[in-house]
Amino acid sequence: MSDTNKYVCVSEDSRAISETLGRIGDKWTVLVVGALRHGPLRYNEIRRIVNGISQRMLTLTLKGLEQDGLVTRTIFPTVPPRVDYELTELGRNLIVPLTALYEWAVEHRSAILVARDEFAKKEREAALQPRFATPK
Amino acid sequence: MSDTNKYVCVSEDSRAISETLGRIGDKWTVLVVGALRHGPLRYNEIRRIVNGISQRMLTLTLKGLEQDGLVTRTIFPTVPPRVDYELTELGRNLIVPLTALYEWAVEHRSAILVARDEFAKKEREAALQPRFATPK
DNA sequence: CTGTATCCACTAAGATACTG
DNA sequence: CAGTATCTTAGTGGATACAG
Repeated sequence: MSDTNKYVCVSEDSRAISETLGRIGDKWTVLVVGALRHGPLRYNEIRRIVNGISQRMLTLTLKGLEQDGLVTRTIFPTVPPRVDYELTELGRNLIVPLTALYEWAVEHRSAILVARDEFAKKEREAALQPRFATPK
Repeated sequence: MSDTNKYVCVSEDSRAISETLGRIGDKWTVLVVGALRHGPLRYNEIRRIVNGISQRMLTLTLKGLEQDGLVTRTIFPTVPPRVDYELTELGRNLIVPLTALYEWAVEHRSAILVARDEFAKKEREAALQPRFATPK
């Protein structure tokens, strides 16, 4: 509403952020949106692309995305039934920041793995240098 | 490593993405990183900024971030003790895509809320147009 | 083919109390 | 101040079976 606080306070906007991230932050949503970035797909096509997703999670994820206006759901009354999912304008828009995150992930993954390794090493060393005794 | 598949397949990279998003995708991590973006903070300072986080979650989140090399933890052996948390190069780097997401969230929040509203409305209508009967 | 419904294991997360 | 430990509860997510 008021534009007086743009970079002021985290807690102010944290509700907005939490809310949005709660939706798009989980891995399935991101992966499904990623799968749809090139065009509409059918239910089982998404399922094949997003490896490891269960029917339940796919259905829930898609429903959530539809609810939030990120994808459209088109039913073709044929037999067997066919349902297409496609990103809306809003959904396509989301791909931009998501791609940024995606690229960050790919680019820095090795750095993270290295950091984890070193952290584990340090922890082990710390465990070997107790001040006096570290009973149980 | 091989560059033959860049935009080919989601399932290929989905492990990398899931892994990374699993770390940075949850709301607390995002909010904590956001809190630290302007400089180092102490434990309880973060706690105040990130409204509603429990001690447990803050500790876990910080430990995770430290583990992955996104923040540093500096202990000042004073009394009372003082511990500063600060973003590393990697962590500061993460702010870029995170800010993009942040801005997307702020910018499109209202659109999402509208979409949710309309979706709910449609559902209600659909419930009023049963084919024959919708017992129970 | 495109879902829904149910059950169940697992985990995440908050509240609370205590420690260095 | 900066955590740790423990308990309990709510939600997540997978497997399976079934329905339109």
